Amino acid sequence: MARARKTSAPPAPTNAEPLDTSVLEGLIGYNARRAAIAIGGVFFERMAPYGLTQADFSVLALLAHNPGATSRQLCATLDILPPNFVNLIAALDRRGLIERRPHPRDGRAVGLHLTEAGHALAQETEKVVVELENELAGRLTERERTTVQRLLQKFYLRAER
Amino acid sequence: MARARKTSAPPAPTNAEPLDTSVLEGLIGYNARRAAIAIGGVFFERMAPYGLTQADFSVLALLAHNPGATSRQLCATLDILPPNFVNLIAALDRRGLIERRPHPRDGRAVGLHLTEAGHALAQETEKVVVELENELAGRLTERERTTVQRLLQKFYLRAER
DNA sequence: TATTGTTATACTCTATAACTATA
DNA sequence: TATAGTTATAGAGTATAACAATA
Repeated sequence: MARARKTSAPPAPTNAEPLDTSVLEGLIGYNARRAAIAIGGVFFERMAPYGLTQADFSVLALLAHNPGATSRQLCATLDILPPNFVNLIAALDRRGLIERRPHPRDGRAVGLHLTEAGHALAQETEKVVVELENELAGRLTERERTTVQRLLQKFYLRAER
Repeated sequence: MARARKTSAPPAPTNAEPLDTSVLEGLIGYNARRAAIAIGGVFFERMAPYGLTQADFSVLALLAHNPGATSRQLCATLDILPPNFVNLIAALDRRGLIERRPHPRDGRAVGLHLTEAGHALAQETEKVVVELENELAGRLTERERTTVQRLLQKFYLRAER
């Protein structure tokens, strides 16, 4: 761990000199945020050809495995506020990637389904993302990879706590 | 790991039913993002009495250990664009937490320093954040805690790769 | 010519209040 | 009365272009 000089005061950094970041790098919140932003940047680049944000991709991926899910379910799962979900869904609909069908047991709700094109895009982008993840995780052993996933989930999955 | 039903198709979820999130939870990017958001929410609550965002806190913490650092250095370290840094610094200045002094060796630059009040606030909020981190990390062993930090840093620290 | 700090500005993301139609 | 979906809107965060002062 030992994150460099924290004992002997650094000699007043000049403009291009790096700063002592040992305090921040000891914080899980800081590390998670920086990692998420960095990974998000790569995600954005790779998804540019498909025009999908992280949220878009998450919705398609969820619908691929949860056909007929409602906006309410997707919002709850992804922690998105319903008003902010409307445009996202509308855009996917306009692109012909999803279809809204009346919910079989609730007249208020709308069941969301992937179209043929939506299925194809979900499948292709999922492959791209998995490949991206494999590259990113290249610096980690298989064991480290599953470990970091499990540990991160403890912070946002309410589970049985 | 095994993240529940992925084989047998779920029976068309009803409105309150949880969705199958196994695909997303296998992605480090997704997990890092969700964890960062969750931790950020708790951070926001605890820092509300001090009126500090994560960025504000990061700047104060860095200045506490890097007196005289310039905006350019802080921007590079925290990955903030200079135009977005101006208001942040100006607000800290208005609150009397930092001081801008002419840079000893570069007339273009400004050396940033914590004031007495800034030092006090940095010290107090650092204690609060460390306590918060200890609570969050309570579900992790000490070894897991250092592991997750080290692994996350691999994604955003360019290091020797 | 390049860099530091800055202004102006636009675009995205996120958050709240309030409405409608169904339950 | 409560919930699903929606509208309008405000605020925060993030992005680019362009400028003055200094290197």
